[in-house]
Amino acid sequence: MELINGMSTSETLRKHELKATETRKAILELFQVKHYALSLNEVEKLLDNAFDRVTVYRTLKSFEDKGLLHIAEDGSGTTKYALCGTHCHGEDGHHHHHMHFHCTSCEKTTCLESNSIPHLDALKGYQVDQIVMYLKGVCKECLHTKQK
Amino acid sequence: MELINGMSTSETLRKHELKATETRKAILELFQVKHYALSLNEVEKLLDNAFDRVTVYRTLKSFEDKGLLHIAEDGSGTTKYALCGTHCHGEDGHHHHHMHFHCTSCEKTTCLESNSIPHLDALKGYQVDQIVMYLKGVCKECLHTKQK
DNA sequence: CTGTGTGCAAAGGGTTTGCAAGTAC
DNA sequence: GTACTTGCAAACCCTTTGCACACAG
Repeated sequence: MELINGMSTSETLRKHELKATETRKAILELFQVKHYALSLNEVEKLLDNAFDRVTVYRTLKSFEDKGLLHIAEDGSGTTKYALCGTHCHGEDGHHHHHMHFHCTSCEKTTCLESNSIPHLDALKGYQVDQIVMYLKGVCKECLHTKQK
Repeated sequence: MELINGMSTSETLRKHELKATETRKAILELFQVKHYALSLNEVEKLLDNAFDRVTVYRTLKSFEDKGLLHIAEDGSGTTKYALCGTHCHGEDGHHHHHMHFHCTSCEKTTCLESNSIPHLDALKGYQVDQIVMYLKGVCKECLHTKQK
């Protein structure tokens, strides 16, 4: 696979305390090109099975540990990861209090940039450490293609 | 196992188009006693392995099909079920647009009665069919026991 | 009696770990 | 050179299906 932005991915990796190996550069680049969440299986296939499944698995784990990726739950049963963006950094540090949208038509899961998960009265008395929210439905693109 | 409320569970089952077998009565009663979400494994153990794992599995599935239970996701990786309550019926019929709270201390997952999942501007243009939301943190009970 | 529920066996899928060889720095 | 990364093998856990027998209505 051609590395369009090799230098940049290497730098990004080192910034996150990760050695710049071929596997990691390829996987990071894949996430930078695709703008939706990917599962272990999808990453494997999109890279033409060039890397061992376990290696990809551990790469995703370490990317998550270092704050490069976050888990995007969508109810599909398999763990999906998405690139951390600007919406992953708030006043209270690195977090993932944003929503994910799973399109039941194209089956892609994307981050919703809005960080407007509200404070709710029902939670008085609870200590809330993490918020996970996702929605299922049909995304804008699929709605448009259907209508035409 | 003693059936405290035998008649009632049988009636409940029949109302939901389910034959009143011993397995089903025991499982339904278990959910009525426990007020938090239970996984397949937990149900099995709480019933002293009196029933086959697959039977419990299929019972939970059929309970879900008939609107007696709903899935309460909490990020634990295993599917948990919770009794459907009044908050599962809205203007638009039977749904589960409420939140679940997973306590990282006692590890119990409970339904939050509030059905106040808000409408969000970020979703203009999307067709939203289902909303899943859960929170992780420490529940009221665990916070109190810790402080004392 | 008849359709449904149950138990046993086994497969399927995703996830996770151990260990030896290879690699970044 | 050293600590980290990779690949292979295999285990692990949860979920799901097939089939024959048992049971509720």
